[in-house]
Amino acid sequence: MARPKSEERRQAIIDSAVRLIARDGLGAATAAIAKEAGVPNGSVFTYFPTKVDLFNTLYVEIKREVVGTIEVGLDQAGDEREQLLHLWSRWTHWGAAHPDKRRVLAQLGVSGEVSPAVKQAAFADAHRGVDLVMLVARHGPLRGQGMEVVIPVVEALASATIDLMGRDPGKADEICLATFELLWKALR
Amino acid sequence: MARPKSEERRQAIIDSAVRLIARDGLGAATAAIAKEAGVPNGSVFTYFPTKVDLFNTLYVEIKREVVGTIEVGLDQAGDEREQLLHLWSRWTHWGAAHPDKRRVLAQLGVSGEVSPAVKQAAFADAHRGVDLVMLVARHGPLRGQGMEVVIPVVEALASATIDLMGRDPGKADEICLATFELLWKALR
Amino acid sequence: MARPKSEERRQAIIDSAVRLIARDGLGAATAAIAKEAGVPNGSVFTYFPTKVDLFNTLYVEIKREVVGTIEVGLDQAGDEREQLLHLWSRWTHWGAAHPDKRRVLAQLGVSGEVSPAVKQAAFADAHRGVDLVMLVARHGPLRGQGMEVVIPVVEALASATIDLMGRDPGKADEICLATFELLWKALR
Amino acid sequence: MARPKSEERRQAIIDSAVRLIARDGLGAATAAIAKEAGVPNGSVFTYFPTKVDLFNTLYVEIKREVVGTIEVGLDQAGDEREQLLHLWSRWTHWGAAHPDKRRVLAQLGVSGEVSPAVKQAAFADAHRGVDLVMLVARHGPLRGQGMEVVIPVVEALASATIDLMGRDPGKADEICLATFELLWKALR
DNA sequence: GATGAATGAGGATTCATTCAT
DNA sequence: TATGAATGAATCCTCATTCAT
Repeated sequence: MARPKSEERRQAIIDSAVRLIARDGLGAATAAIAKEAGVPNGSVFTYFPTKVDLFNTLYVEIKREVVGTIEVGLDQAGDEREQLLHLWSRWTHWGAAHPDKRRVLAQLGVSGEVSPAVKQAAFADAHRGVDLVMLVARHGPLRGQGMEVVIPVVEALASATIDLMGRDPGKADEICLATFELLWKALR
Repeated sequence: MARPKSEERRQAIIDSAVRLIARDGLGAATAAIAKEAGVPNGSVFTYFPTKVDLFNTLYVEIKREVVGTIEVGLDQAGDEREQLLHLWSRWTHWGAAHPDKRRVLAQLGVSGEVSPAVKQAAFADAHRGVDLVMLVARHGPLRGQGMEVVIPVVEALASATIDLMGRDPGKADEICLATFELLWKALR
Repeated sequence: MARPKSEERRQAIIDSAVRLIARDGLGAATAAIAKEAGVPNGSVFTYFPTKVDLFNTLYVEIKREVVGTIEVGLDQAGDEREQLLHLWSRWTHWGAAHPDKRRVLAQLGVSGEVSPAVKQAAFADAHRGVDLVMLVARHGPLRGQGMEVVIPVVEALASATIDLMGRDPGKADEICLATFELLWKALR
Repeated sequence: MARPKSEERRQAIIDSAVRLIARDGLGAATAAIAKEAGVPNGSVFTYFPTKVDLFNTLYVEIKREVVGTIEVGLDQAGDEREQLLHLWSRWTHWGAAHPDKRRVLAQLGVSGEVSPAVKQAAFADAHRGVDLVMLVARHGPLRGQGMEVVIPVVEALASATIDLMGRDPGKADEICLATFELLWKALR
């Protein structure tokens, strides 16, 4: 292979896209993304055939990052409650710490530009977290529902929590704990 | 001051906007909206100075509709639990019955095009529902939090619930009841 | 109707397109066409939804012009031979006098961008000329063939003749007459 | 001077170009041509310095093929009439059998991308056919005209004939013979 | 007010050609 | 020579908004 595609460039484009989409929405111009990334506008399309492909990639990569973050240390976390708290805390704090990525995920989530298949796939990696949640919920109001019902509910709660934490950073921890309590009661 | 603006036309534009934005996102062209509404493209701007103004109006009107729907019959509903169930049921069923409006609200919610003031105002009308929720939550995990914390949490749950109901209409009632149970446990 | 579309503008665009396409081929940029026509680039698309629509219009309008030119005075032209000579002379001299339009027609003819339906329609107007040619050819080598065979043959000859006349304008009349003789012998 | 250019690759590029240009016009992308040929996109430019060079080569090679085809067996074909029929038949049947190459030739012919010198050169090889045609035409309507007049007329007829044969393959032979008769009468 | 053409700055994407490997 | 990524100008078309009628 002649010049291999540069992982660095690819990442620069992704990072730039996150920043600009967070700021300007999905209408952010590919040329602007390229410029911010320090690459010529044409290069966006050597790494992503289409703007929509870029969107899909963004979705996958950010989701993967969330999932990775959540699962770190999950199994050393004690009993169910401890584990769920661990998950919740890491999840919401990650979100509060990465508002751009959060915004991008939110935009992509409602946009209809991310294919269902891709959304599905993003789940697949999250076994550990999903299993834990399903376990906690096994006797609660959602007992008998599959993960395709339980998970979106938890995600919605996490999203709302992250927004609230971002809106008032001074209360971030308090809100994280309060909503955890709520989650715990809700699921069981 | 020849003809006064026609309320009918205004509504036609709003309805058309809801349909097209649900389908194409906020990028839906004003000219397309006009066409679908059966009015000349210029007319959009005699009713809404700006596309963003149209967005804001959409947000307000749809929110108002939700609030109105929820509150109908709310006070004949018995005790707290009955009342909350009433609210929840009307809310989620409204959503499931109006997927376009739901989608539009979702898009507008994440878009940053709707001014915070407008979002705020939409709340103002919802006294009865808000009060009820705050009452239910007064001893629960969210005790001590203001409505600017509690309400978004409940809204997130409602959104997720509506999506789930839409995704599997055969289970709509079941999901509505299950999530109500969850909500009840969560708040108290 | 508010401002009606301006026939003048439309024609300016068409004229400009003829000039630029003759010079640069079908790849001539719509923006360049607009500029040369003295209209803003967007206006090209208020008159022609698509570049291909512009192409089709060009084809039709130029063909119509040829047909119109040919038929003027055709019926005062004496016997069959005189009439055919009249047709031939007007046709080829028109072509020699309008090299741009000729070139455009040639480009469009081979391009595949002009829909067969449009090509067909262009024929429909040419009754008188077509009838004459078919009459002349009724006993010759092409007897028994329909006009969809005879006409293309005559057109090809006309095209070649026009090119030759353009290539050596001093001999234009001589070539016109010589190829007429050829045509006459060929058809009968 | 490591590897010599591969004749095979060169030919693959040419073949691919013929196919794609026939389908997409001269705008066919060099990268697409390369892909279809199974060579890396850069290779197109090691074999043809420029897209225009590729065009010129295409023109020459296809013309050469036509000429070669026509002349095979030409001198064992009997008298003038027999020889002309031989030429005509081989020519038109070749065209009908190679529609892609025909289309490419047509596109290149009107495009202005093939230099006159190259077009001229393509003639040079065709002595035998040219001589025959000039001989047949020596007493006819085109007597006194040079080959730069006579040949384009005959080519135009051939082109039209080939198109007609392609349009209705069932009548191909009939049309070939009818137009031959026409040609014979036309030239003499 | 009503109508719909006018405007021109973008926008996503393509492409011939170059050049690092 | 072979490879395929890099480049950035150019392309067709869209669109919010304005404004002549």
